Amino acid sequence: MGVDEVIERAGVAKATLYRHFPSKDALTLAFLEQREERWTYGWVAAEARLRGATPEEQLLAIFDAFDEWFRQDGFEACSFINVLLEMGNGHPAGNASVRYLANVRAFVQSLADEAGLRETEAFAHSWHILMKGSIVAASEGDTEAAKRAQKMGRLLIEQYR
Amino acid sequence: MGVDEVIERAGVAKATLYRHFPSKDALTLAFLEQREERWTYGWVAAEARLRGATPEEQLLAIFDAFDEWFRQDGFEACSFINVLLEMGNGHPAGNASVRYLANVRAFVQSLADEAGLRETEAFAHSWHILMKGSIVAASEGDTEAAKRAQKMGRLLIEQYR
DNA sequence: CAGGCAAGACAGACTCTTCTGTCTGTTATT
DNA sequence: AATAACAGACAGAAGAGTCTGTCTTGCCTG
Repeated sequence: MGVDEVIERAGVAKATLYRHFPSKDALTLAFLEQREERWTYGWVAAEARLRGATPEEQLLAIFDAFDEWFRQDGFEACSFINVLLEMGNGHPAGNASVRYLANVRAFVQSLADEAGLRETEAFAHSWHILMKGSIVAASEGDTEAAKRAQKMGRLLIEQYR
Repeated sequence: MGVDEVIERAGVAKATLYRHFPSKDALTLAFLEQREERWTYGWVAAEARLRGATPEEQLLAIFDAFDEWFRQDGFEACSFINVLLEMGNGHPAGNASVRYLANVRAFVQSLADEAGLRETEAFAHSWHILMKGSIVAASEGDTEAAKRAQKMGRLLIEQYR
């Protein structure tokens, strides 16, 4: 996705883009920031809270939302993971991705806290592994990935109760 | 990693590289093939069989090997996942990565078969989610990722016994 | 064993494309 | 009248792939 493709899809002149963003890297950073707003908070967190009555159910509901996501035909994996693996942990955008992923995990931990689980930080790390693993599996074409992760999630909750 | 960097690190002339590989894409494919030989079979499978006495222990030993891997300072994530997420599922190299990942899963399933577990295909898909999730977590810098995945692995084995 | 020849490796210049970022000159809006 | 948008040309860098001309290596034959 080059700058030319960006401006064409945005229906905007090149100079206009560069008036608003000093460089392509800055645009990438801004994209990731918006992604956190829309994906992490506007979608994952919102869907979880909407679909589950209790904190535990809300945790499990993350994978109900993922299940619908994975079955969309234009499915594209998580931008944070993509950017992290492509740019690496040293690049500014890679670092930003790590921070945004940490915020996803923080949301998981807050649900775990509300659920009264033990060692919620370790729990959230493990839960996040299920989320990231299922996203990669979905990228491979495994449409059942969310259901598998949800099952493991149930086992994990039992363990930390 | 451009072609110029490749030939410089290989200590080889550009024409020599292009004598052996018709294009950079072909080189990528050959790299992935070698990676399967060295990583999947020469390392993961070999370490698992070496470190565990029973098939179940061998499954769990995958994460002991991962643990050492994640703690290496020059740690680089799984090439198959990287290429899959970077190139996408449509690109030839992306497709190849999906096949190589399927072979990793096939190895897991063969251990599950030997262990006498139920529904070994579903088990292997779930186990593979743990592997991939822990690799992404390690890319973020979570050095405990392998241990977390191993714990979940134990729960999963109980469930499929 | 020795001389020569073919195959392939070498460095690096070159072309062509693509990409980022800048600049120009015009048009619309407020 | 000023601000910002527009289309698009342009510069400079980087990347893939080709080509030239030299040098090494190993093998075959006399």
